[in-house]
Amino acid sequence: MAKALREPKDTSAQAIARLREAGLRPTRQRVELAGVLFQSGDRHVTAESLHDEVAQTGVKVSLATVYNTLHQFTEAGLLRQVIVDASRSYFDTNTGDHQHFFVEKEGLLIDIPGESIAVAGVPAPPAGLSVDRVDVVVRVRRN
Amino acid sequence: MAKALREPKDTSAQAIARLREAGLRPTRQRVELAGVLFQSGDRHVTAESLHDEVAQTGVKVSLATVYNTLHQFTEAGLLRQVIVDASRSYFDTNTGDHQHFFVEKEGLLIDIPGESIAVAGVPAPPAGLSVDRVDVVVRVRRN
DNA sequence: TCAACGAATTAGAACAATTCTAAACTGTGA
DNA sequence: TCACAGTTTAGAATTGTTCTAATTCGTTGA
Repeated sequence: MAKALREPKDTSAQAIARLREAGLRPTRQRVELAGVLFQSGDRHVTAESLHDEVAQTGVKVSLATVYNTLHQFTEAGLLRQVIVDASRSYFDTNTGDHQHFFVEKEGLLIDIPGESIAVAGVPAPPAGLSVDRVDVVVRVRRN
Repeated sequence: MAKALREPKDTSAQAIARLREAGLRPTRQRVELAGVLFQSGDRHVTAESLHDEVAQTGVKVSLATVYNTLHQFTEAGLLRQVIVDASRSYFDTNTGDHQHFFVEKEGLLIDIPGESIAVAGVPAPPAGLSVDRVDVVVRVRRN
């Protein structure tokens, strides 16, 4: 029961711990962004959407800082960048092995667990190249 | 033997036929772009790269027209847009079933034949959504 | 507790890719 | 050949993102 009702302080403490582990100084802005990003389950955000969301909590964080932070979190392995749209970048709090459905019209990403999906028959890359990772995007639309 | 040496006029004629079939008026610019795009085998271009390439043949086509044309060709099914990079769009003259290697550092795309690769275990999309297509990007890097 | 210093944040400018606008031009059918 | 809808174009505008230089903040050592 106690576990279900987390106090804000709890969330901050978790965020701070997470940042410290990642070697990032826990500034007010980073703690706030980490709180928003990681307190609920897996999330997909864009710089803009995260900026708006944080703004609504009353905390003031500049867009430049949102961009900086998203990149730092990504480098630190806390986020993963997802490329599905030519016009904007998405960031995913789920850094594990998984893929995505993408509803283009709505800019909506939905996770596909890594266990359920498999890519077979990827040829060896041309000489001198080695595989970094395999991304699958299942493009879907509303019917 | 005759087949190996195509005259420019031949290329144009092919391009014009292709445009007519697609329901596009064969203007000087479209014929030129179609010529560059379709006379050699499968190609991957960006708006910028195609614009540069055409410029070097001496024909003057504005960048706006290159963008317009790439989109029209895509709508007409002559090209396919490939989304692999957050900062620019690629267009592929191979519209058949296939996937890609992508060398991020160099912006280089390499086709993977559709027959060789298979994606298994894609779950049914959430209610109300249907699958449009499945894109696989094998991100590789120079070792 | 505080000073000091390097790290982080910020507003706004700058940038790159792409799209828009409205004016000039060009295929095409009659 | 004419007329008109469709096309092209230069340049402005837009959008997402990155950069810059000045300010502010977090941490460490005294």
